[in-house]
Amino acid sequence: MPERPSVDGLEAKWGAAWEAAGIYRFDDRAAAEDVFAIDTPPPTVSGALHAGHAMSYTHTDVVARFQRMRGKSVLYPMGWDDNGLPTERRVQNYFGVRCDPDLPYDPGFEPPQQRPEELLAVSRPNFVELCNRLTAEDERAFEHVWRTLGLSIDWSRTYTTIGECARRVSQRAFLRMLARGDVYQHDAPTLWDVDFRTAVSQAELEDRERPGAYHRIRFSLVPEEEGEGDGEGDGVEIETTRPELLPSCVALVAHPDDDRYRPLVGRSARTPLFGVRVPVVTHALADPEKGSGIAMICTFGDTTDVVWWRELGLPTRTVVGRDGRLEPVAWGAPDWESDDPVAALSAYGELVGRTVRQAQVRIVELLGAAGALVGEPRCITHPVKFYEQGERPLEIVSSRQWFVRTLALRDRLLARGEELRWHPPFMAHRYRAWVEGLHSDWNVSRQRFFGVPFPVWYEVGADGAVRFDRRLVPSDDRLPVDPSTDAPEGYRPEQRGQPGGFVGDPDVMDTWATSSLSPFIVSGWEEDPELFARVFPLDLRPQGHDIIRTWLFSTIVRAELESRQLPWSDAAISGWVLDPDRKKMSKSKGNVVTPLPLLERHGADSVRYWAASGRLGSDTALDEGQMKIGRRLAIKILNASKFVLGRLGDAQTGADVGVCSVVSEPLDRDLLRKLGAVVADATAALCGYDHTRALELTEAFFWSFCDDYVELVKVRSYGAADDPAAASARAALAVALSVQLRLFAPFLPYVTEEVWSWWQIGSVHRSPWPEIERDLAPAIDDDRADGERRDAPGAAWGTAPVLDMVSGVLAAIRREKTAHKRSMRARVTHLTVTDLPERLALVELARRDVLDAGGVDPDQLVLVQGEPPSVTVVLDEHA
RNA sequence: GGGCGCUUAGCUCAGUUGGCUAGAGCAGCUCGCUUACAACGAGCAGGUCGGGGGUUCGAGUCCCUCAGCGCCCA
Repeated sequence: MPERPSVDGLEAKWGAAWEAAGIYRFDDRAAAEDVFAIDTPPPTVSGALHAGHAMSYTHTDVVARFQRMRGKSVLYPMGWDDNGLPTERRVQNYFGVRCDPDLPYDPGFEPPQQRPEELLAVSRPNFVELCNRLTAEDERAFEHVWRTLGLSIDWSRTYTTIGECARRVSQRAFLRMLARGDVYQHDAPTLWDVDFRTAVSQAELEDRERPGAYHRIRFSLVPEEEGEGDGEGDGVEIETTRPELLPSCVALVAHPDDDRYRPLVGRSARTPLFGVRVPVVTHALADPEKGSGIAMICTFGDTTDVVWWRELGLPTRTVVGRDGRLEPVAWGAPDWESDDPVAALSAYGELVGRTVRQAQVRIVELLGAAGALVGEPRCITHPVKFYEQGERPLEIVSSRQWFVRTLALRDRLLARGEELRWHPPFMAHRYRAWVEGLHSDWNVSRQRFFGVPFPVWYEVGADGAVRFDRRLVPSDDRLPVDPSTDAPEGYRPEQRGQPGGFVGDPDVMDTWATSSLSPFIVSGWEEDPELFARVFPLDLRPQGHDIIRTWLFSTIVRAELESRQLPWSDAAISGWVLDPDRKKMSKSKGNVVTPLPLLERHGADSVRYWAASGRLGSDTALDEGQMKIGRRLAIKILNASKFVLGRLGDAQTGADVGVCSVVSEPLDRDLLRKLGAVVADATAALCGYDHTRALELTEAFFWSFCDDYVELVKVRSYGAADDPAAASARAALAVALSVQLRLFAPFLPYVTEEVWSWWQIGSVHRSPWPEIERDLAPAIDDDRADGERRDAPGAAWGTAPVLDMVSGVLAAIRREKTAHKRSMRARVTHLTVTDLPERLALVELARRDVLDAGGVDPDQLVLVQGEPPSVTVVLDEHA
């Protein structure tokens, strides 16, 4: 025990010791009922850790430590999410390279020392190598933060979402889905990010308010019979926010009940500039209140266009390319018939090659010049769909994509949501609303490079055309495969792209298609059946509420498809960490706080103390003041422990101190009874994922333990070894310390381990969680308890009549000393307690402690029956 | 537009199924070096529980309504 204990340096000391002793290792031989398995969120390593991660991972760690102390074998692995677009972007920026999948692999490639002006094109394997190189560095930095924070992770079970195991599991699960028909390939309109040039799924969308303008455009009407006058003013006006899509217009649509346009239904209108004849049709989704009440349907301006296109069987006229620019169009050719192909070509020539934004500006000028623009554009603000990581509005393009059948699962997914235990419960609404609002199957194809490839090849016909209906898939034992470099069974590599040969599917999976399998990855699915049987389904999924619709949802989908059960029983949903001014942290605001400086400034236990003050589901402001309080608590634990242990002889140190059974004094027995209630309540709180309450209960008890109980028994505890009253105090102190250290251990792993090491064998984090029956009842109820029972009547767990009464008297004495600006050491010459007889009896039971702690002169405590209750304190003359 | 959450002391938050005079910590103020701890301790002060209405013997708690903040979905 150090002379002057300190909380500094404990992280390095105990971090190394824990690793060496392997105390957080998962015991994979434990029986299923003894396993507690956590589906830890894999952080995106190409992003930065921020204080919010520190908070939510601490919440999980508290659960892990609690369950471990309760005797569970805890599976608490870490995963790194390196798969996907964020890593590609970081590699692009960091090395100044971009991926060109058509280039051959260069085995000797090294990225330029200096970031080049223009991004250097590299092959896909080279690009993937750089991704792996950078993520490996990032992962080391992340691990350092987690270790410093004291997360009790079994680092031997770390996985990455692009690692071999994750690729194998992802591909195997995909092939299972394919075999069952849970996944299908479809050439369909798809939301498309023009910068990343990839499809995105519904879950990755977000609406952003953007300025726009309604442009009123006049269409002429095609005469009902040839030769009939094409009179001036015989037209129809539509309003659109996307006039640049006019060349892709395929119809005009009005609501079937809208009398204004009923006469036009069935007739044709002609697009200005392009002279394309389009039918006037009706559909219930046309909103009579919006614009002029009649809209143009394009290929495709928004998701409503897609619905109209599908339900009304309209043709497609694609103008926007995958780069977000207008593509060349063969005016006059089939599907592009025009009443005036020359004019159409001329007008379109002004637009082709331009981005949609540029094209919009130009077409508005052209429409104006042609007299087809009615009035001035009317500015509005409206929600526009973006990829959540994207910068330009999404376009809709048709392309070949893999879809997982989720819509058909809706009812089963809703039932699983009801079955899952949510913490806090109201988070279930988020999930339900999302599932109920699903309107498309899950698109899992991404036209990217650093991801898990689809394990599929296609036959190439004798004519050289790819036969997408003739799929080739690998056998399970070949997984993982990369169809861009590996050849399918029965083919030679040279046959790639040749007539009669094969081609690989060029796409990779959505990152959620892999991370949704995390419960399968960590549990040895199809690879270690014994482990899987013990671990799956897991116990806990901790995560943020922002990814309920992505990670949580997709994981439930996969588990439903693979196992027809929930992947875990409980979900703990953490809130945001806000900056000190209660603003959401974001890179753009520049108010992101990273954990490492906090850990260095305040220490891990202090940061964890703050983190534990945040409840599940509620947003918590970053509060360094709270960390200072945590630090003070940790120091107090050191000092109080030093005092207690200083009172104990060698005989009372050691692992068996918890069953000490000489607690005979009523005051001491009261303390343990009160502590018993704390043990019961804190345990219940932790079982219910209310870590904040558990910590508050423990902390409140601890401070009153220090301020009142320790002060009351201090003098008595110095008594001789053969004084039963002294022995009782020392035993109670020892028991109370042992129990409190263990109650604090999940929250403050470092300081509790430090103190534990002063007097106990082994790690506090492997010691049993406190229980009344084992830790406290023997000290109070054991038959060997010395002498007759002098407890107050009705003493029971949670009650402490003597302690409470005497603490009140002590407070009165202190109040008097403070009021007279006297030191706490000032002597009391007369102390009179007036109260009911039964309460005076409580004081009598601890008379000696009151005199000692209050500094009352010998025999100067007078107990007087009467009302109202009062305490009269007379201090000695000023010294 | 629909939904969810929040609103209690200057600040951050507790407040279980309605039940004694609404609590804690921090900050503030006034004191005290006391042999575990001055990186400490003692004490004091501070709130018409967002507004309004209702149910009830009794409402911070239940119901209705309004307002503000935040988030999710459309």
